[in-house]
Order: sequence, then C-alpha cells, then structure tokens
Amino acid sequence: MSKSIFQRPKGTADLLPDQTAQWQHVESVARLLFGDYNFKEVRTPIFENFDVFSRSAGDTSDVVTKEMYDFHDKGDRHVALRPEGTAGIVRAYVENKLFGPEFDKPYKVFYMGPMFRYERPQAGRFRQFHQIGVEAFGSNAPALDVEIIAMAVDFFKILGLKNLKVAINTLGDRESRDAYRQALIDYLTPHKAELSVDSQERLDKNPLRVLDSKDPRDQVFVADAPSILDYLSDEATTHWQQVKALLQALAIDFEIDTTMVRGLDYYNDTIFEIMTVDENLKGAATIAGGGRYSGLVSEFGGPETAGFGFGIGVERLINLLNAHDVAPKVNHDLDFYIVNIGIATDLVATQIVQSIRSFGYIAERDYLARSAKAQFKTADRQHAKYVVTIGEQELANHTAKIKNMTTGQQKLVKLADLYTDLPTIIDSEGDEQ
RNA sequence: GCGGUAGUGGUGAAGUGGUUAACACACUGGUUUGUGGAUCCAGCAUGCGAGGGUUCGAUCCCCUUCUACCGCCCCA
Repeated sequence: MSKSIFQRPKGTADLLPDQTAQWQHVESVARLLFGDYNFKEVRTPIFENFDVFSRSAGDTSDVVTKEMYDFHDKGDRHVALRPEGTAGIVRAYVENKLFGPEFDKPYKVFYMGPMFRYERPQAGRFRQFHQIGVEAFGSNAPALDVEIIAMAVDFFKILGLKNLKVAINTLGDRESRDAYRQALIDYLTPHKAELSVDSQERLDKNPLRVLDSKDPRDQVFVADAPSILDYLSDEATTHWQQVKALLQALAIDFEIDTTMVRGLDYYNDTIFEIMTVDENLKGAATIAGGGRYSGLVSEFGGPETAGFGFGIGVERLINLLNAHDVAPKVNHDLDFYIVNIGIATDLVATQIVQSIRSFGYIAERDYLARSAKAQFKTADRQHAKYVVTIGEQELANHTAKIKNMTTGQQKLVKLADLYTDLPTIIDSEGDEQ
C-alpha cells in the first residue's frame, strides 16, 4: 500500500547487506592480490572535466559521442561522470608529475569504483556500474603485459572461477595499424554494398570495427579478411612474439583472436579480454578487458609514456560467481541475543549488550519490549549461539541467565562475572558438553 | 537512439469488465499471564506501477508515461 514516491535512477542498483558482503569479498581479494604484484591503490574523482574523457577516448568512439553522462555545473563547467577509469588516472599521473625521476617505473596503480555510461540498461549493462582496474606506466616490456594478464587470471582463479577464456590480439604500433587499416579498406570496399548497413558506416569511420560485427552478412567477409598479424612491423612482431612466449612460459592458456578490437581508440600492441565460455551469459560474457596504450600521457601534457591496463566489470564478475555458485557464504549470525523482560531491565540490558560487544562478540537485543517468546524467536531466527535473559527476578539478584541455543542448556551467572569473564564462562560452558 | 516482453500485498504469485482481489511464504499476536526451529488459531493489498480515456461500472479494454527484463548499437 505504501507506494514509494521515488525510484532509483534508471540503470542503477541498491546493494543490500546480502550483496555488499560479496562485494567486499571481491574487493578485498583484489586489494590483497594486486598488492602482491606491487600495485598501489589510487582514488581519483568520479567526475572530471568533459574534455578529459573526450580527449582520451577519441572523438568518434560511442562512449564519447552518445554514452557520456555529462552536464554543466553551476559554474557552467562542462563535466562528465567517468565512463571508465583510465582517463582520470592518466590525468592524475600527469598532474601529479608521477613520471618524475623519484618514482619507480613502471608506476603501478589500481582503482575500484563506480563508472557511468548513459545507455539503455540490459543484461550486464548498467548506467552506474563498477570496475576494478589497474594501470602501469613507463614500461614497454612485454613482461609487463604478461604479468598483468597473469594477475587478472590469478584474480579470477582465487575467486573460484573456472572455464574462462583468455583472448589476446595485437593491434601493432602506429605504423602497423595504419598499414593494416588500409589493407582492410582495400579488401572490404569492393564488397561494401553487401555489408550490413552498420558495417558500411564502420568502414568509413573505423574499419577495424567491422571485424567485430555479429551480423552474418559481415562475418562471411570477416572470415577471409586480411590478418593484422601479416602487417606488423618488426618491432611490433618482436613484442607480440615475446608476449606469447611469456604466456606459454607461465602456462596460461590463451586464444589468439585477430578479430578482437577495443572500444576505445587509444590501444596498441597487446590487447586482451577475459570472458566466460558459458553460453547463458553471452550478453555479459566479457568480464575483463584491457591492453597496451600509448600517446595518452602525452595527450595530457606529460612525456610520451607507455601504459598497460585493464578493467574488470564487477557486476558481471559477481553475476558469474553466482551463476557458477562459487560465491562465498555470508554469515550474519549472532553470537549473543539479550532477552530483556520488563521495562525495568532496559538499562541493564544495554549495559549487558555493550559489555558483550566489548569482548568482540556480535550481540543484539530487543528494543520493542516484546514478549520473551517473541524475543527468543528472533534470537533463533538470527542463529544466536547464546541468549542472555534478564528479567525482574535476575535484576533483583544481579544475575542473568545464559542459554546455549544449540544444547538448550541454561545457567545462572552473576552479572559481575558476565561483565568481566564472559569468554571464560562460555569456554567452561563448552567443556561441560 | 531503435525494437520486443512485462508491471497485482514484504515475497512468490492466481484472477475477473460488476457486491468481500485466491493460495502460499514471510511477518505480528495468541495457543495457561518470563524461553526458541513443530502444530493449530487470528491478523496482514480501501488496492492491482503512474496519469488520462472508453464504459452505467475497470485491476482486467485503449492511449501516454515510468520502471524492469531481453535484443540491436556499443561495451565492463
């Protein structure tokens, strides 16, 4: 009957205690593991000057042209909620001069938090979603590419995921990419009329995107399209070979997918995605994606600096964990529940519950002056291990009853003992069994 | 931005153009007045997403809108 007047904004979610426990687990695993790889956490603003994103993502990308959650603030500044993590990190890297000689290279950071994209919500797609991501600046080494991919694989493994596919590809350097782009245009243009309408447009704007098309009409041609691998420069080839060799050395299974491209324009050389092979989750199959980029730091006014990073979609990850039934079991059980009977016991009930909490136990009491039966029901529902009962009788005698809810045994203790020796009382109680 | 499906209480849901909107779960109270997972009893939607319209009358028909889910685009 009470119809709420307000609804959460489209494409957002409320995370309630059952879910936040799982989120905390995922986040703490990330902090721990990334720390092992010597990545440090950074926190940058959730909104930035609009140009930070448009500059980095490329003016033609969909993220910039139609998915930006942007607005003008009261000072008429054009700002946008961050659609991804990298741009803000790069901005901070340059603004704080983290490229300076006093900082070790590569400079390795991770972040986690909400991202925003103005688009239609659907499977695995939200307007506010969360990413856990990493960036490493200042090294071109293939070993860095591979270590970071290995870290992502490690992360999912620790969380209990199996059957993941690591897909990799290379976009080569600028020279390679330009050559390939031209080759692709030369190959596709004669067939332009036979392509899907979308791909005809892609051919003009961003030919590599045609490779990504799911339209059967396009896939016919994609199957026989030239491969980027045939257009790599010597340098790009060396990098690519080394990445593959290192992945094999670490026994990481991977698939080379030469049709894989990235949504943002700044990538070069190694790119990768980690996805589930579960057909039921195809709409949200990709849970992590990233790769090597260059030009971004200089674009923001810093020295030419290489970067490598990835982002993990937390909602998709958690969805996958639940689908594979590898979510950790959350325990909201109480250690103690304080049953208080009669208004006169209110004061001492508070003292008892506080005292129990001070020992580090999880304790709750009744605040509604409910019947003893009702209070016990609540204690039972919350799986309290022990119930402490205080009524008029006990109050007068400065005692309380402690009941072990699994054995049903109950004993009388002095309040003074309860306040000072509760752990001992519980231990000896256990010994009696 | 485009297309499809849906919207009944705290939850899962049944239902019909016409006096009191099933059932189940959950919850609250009771079942000798201070003790828990069982049984039994009782209570629990002036309301069927919101706003209009058609009609003597609409939760059920029509329109609009909002939201969710799914697909396209794109992406995590």
